Amino acid sequence: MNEITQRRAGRPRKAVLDRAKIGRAALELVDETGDVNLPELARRLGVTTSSLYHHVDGRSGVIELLREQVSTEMDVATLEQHSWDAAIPAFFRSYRSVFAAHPRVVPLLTTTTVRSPQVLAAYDRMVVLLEEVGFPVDRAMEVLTAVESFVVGSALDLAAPDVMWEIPAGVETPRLAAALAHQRDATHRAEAAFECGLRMILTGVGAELRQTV
Amino acid sequence: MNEITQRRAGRPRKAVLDRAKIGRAALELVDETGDVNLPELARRLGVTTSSLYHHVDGRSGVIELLREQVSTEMDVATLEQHSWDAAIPAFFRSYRSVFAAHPRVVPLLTTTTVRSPQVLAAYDRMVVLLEEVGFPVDRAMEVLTAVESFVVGSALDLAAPDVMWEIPAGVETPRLAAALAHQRDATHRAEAAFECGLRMILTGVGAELRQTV
DNA sequence: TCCTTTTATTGAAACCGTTTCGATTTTGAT
DNA sequence: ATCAAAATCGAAACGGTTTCAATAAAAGGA
Repeated sequence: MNEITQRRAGRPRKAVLDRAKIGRAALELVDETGDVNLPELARRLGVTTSSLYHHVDGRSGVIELLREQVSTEMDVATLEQHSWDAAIPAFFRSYRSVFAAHPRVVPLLTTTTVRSPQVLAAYDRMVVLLEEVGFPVDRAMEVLTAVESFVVGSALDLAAPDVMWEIPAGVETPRLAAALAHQRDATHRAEAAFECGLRMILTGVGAELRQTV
Repeated sequence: MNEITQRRAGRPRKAVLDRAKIGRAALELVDETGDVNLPELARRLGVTTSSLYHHVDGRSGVIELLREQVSTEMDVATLEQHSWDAAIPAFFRSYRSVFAAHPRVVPLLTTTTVRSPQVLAAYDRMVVLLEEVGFPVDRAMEVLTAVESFVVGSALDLAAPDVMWEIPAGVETPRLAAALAHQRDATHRAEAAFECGLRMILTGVGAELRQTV
């Protein structure tokens, strides 16, 4: 499948790389190994490390590509609905499910700034929804940030190792141990907690709303 | 203040390093630079890089030390209170305020497992509180994980750059832009969103409880 | 006291990932 | 035909991580 051809120096007749190819390969690499490593990424693409620099700005550029890559997988159409209490949870479920499909990219994206037009448009739409329903601008942003924090935290929970809490020998935490034992597999556990939290927060948003108006 | 003395090879008359000193210096370093870098950490401690390996297991060991360091700053006494709806928010406020004091360590801790006996004991206590008030074991864990996700997300929000969302030229997001403009400084913004979210989640926990019992 | 083992440090070197840069080859425009 | 731009390779510099031998002092027994 892979060409055995050692490419010689110089421009090839047909371009080997483009940002889309690099993005796809990078996502695969992170899904498999949990990290982005330029030599390995280059190897998989059949090029040398330095070739990547012609298309992306080094390692951090690849991470930006990853964000673009996963952003496009989010279903922003969910926000077309007119009732906030259907639209907002629907969008965040989609948001989270994208990260559930690629849990290991989450830690790589937590520190960089959101620039994706798609995602920004989604947040703009949510501000509109919250304002329509009665929140003043600043309160809308508060609510939105709070929900976002929860969703980001839940996404990280997906990336965490199977045992997020590991009880070392000699430490007595009987009830926590019992609760942990009651859990099903990691995927179910994370999903159940997410649904539970989303439900609770939406209840809370409703309550805030009643006190605001 | 710093000795100019180049120490020669061999055991010094009095030990120069111990885990506590390394931990303090590491926390300072991360607070200032946002990263842990063994050569720089060693320089600040007046030793060579390789000396650190006698006390901690390399870079990842230093990160574990950081977790211990911040864990001890949390006020677990808050959980002594008997009503869950006072104890739990009090503990998580303390949890978050520790990270507010050291926002740049947050991204370093998001992927590693919790082993601190102190923190584990705190979670154990919270499971007890939730069970006492009527949640079955598995539901208690769900609720706890949901709240934790929110708090972790909020902590990350503290570490995020001032502009978590950056609107590039040519992207039309009028309401989001207006909402962002309404915000005060980053610290206040993050804090207000945290308090709002905590309030909403607690309202939600109450509602869950009524439906569970 | 003397000897041995353990402890805490230095110094050197290997390894690996990131990044830059010059050389090379092809394309496309004038 | 010529020349600038584009896309690749290859080499090398740089910096952080980790290991390991060498060294010096401490600790503990005989």
